[in-house]
Amino acid sequence: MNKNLFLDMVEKDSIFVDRNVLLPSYLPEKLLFRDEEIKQMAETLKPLMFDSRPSNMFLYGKTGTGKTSSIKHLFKQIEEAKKEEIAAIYLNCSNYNSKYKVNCRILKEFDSEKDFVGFSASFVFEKLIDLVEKRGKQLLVCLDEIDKVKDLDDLVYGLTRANDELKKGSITVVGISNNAFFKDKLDPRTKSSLMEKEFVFKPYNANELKEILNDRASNGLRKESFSESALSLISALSAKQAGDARTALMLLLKSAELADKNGRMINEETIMKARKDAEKEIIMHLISALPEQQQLVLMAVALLAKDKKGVQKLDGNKERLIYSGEAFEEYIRLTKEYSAGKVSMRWFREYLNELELYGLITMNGSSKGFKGQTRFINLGFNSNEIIETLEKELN
DNA sequence: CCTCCACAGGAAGCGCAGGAGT
DNA sequence: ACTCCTGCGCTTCCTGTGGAGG
Repeated sequence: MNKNLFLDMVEKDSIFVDRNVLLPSYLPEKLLFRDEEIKQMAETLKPLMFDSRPSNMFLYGKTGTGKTSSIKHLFKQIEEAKKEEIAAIYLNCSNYNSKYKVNCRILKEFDSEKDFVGFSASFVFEKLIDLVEKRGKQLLVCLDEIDKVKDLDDLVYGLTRANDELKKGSITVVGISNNAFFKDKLDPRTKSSLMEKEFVFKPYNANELKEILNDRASNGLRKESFSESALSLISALSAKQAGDARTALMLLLKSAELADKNGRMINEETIMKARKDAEKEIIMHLISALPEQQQLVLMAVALLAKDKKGVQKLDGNKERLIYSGEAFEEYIRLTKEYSAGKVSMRWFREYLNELELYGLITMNGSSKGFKGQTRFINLGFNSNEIIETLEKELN
């Protein structure tokens, strides 16, 4: 008879004490290095405690800088402090990406019996206003990844204007985004009402990352399974990338999983291996989600980066820099090879910007030794991995 | 100094799809 | 069923920029 694999897994002593603690989504009791932000946000939301409407807030910062955790932390405290009069709703807009969906979701919070999806948009909105007023609630809505909402101007306008009509209760919006460009596309009125108070979350430095990792590792792993130097390495690697706590934690988790399978300790070898695995996974995820045209653009950059076709700088420095015009030519060549459609140079540049946003490439303004204004492109990851993945995707 | 190059990125507009209104 | 409207993906056109070269 086969032995039960799951029982085997449980019985085998593991280096994990509580794996959940290591997940980026885990909300620790105490959030490190965000005291100041949380304090200021609490100050902004203070009017809620006195039944009046606080300013709308907007949180901006790169991924893994603690925006979501901070707001969840605050929401938890708000609910503990005054549950009856305040309704604090957190929702991620990648799941609720339109005014209608957001309104329905909020409404469900009030009337969980019914699902209002299917009713007309105006009905849903009026019902929502009605319920807020009838129950005299101070409604606090957090829209995470707010840039995903298609008709954001309408949504924010509706929610903020509702306050003028409400005789009792109020609606306050907290927006979160990691997209620096998204602000520019908003209607000026939306912008001013959404960003009454703005908070910028800075990346963590290596020391802060290390303490965060230490905090989680102490609670989630056996003491003897990790060393201080291992945590230092992980935080240093992550700080060099972006100061992103999410990837740092993912790296720790992956290293721990590897250590759990093979050795017993997290050491440099497991970390480097985990990093490579993680990188591969990220690349695969990012790339397969890309539309074909963007894949071709990325492929062009990757091929140039691999081939030493890159520009040789005048000072003899053999850096494999790629300039955008060159990348465009390569892209055009690829569209023929794969007999795919092609886009204009203008749109090609727009694609490059998006790829940079995803972290797949980085771009620097032109430097000395090259004429005119162009941008030099670098791949964010190993070119071979990218090409390998893309070749599969493009067929 | 002016001009040109090789771009960056804004503005306008176009065709299309899909939803709302009638 | 039909118009109307609107957002989206994209093209075309345009202005701005900074070093290279005359």
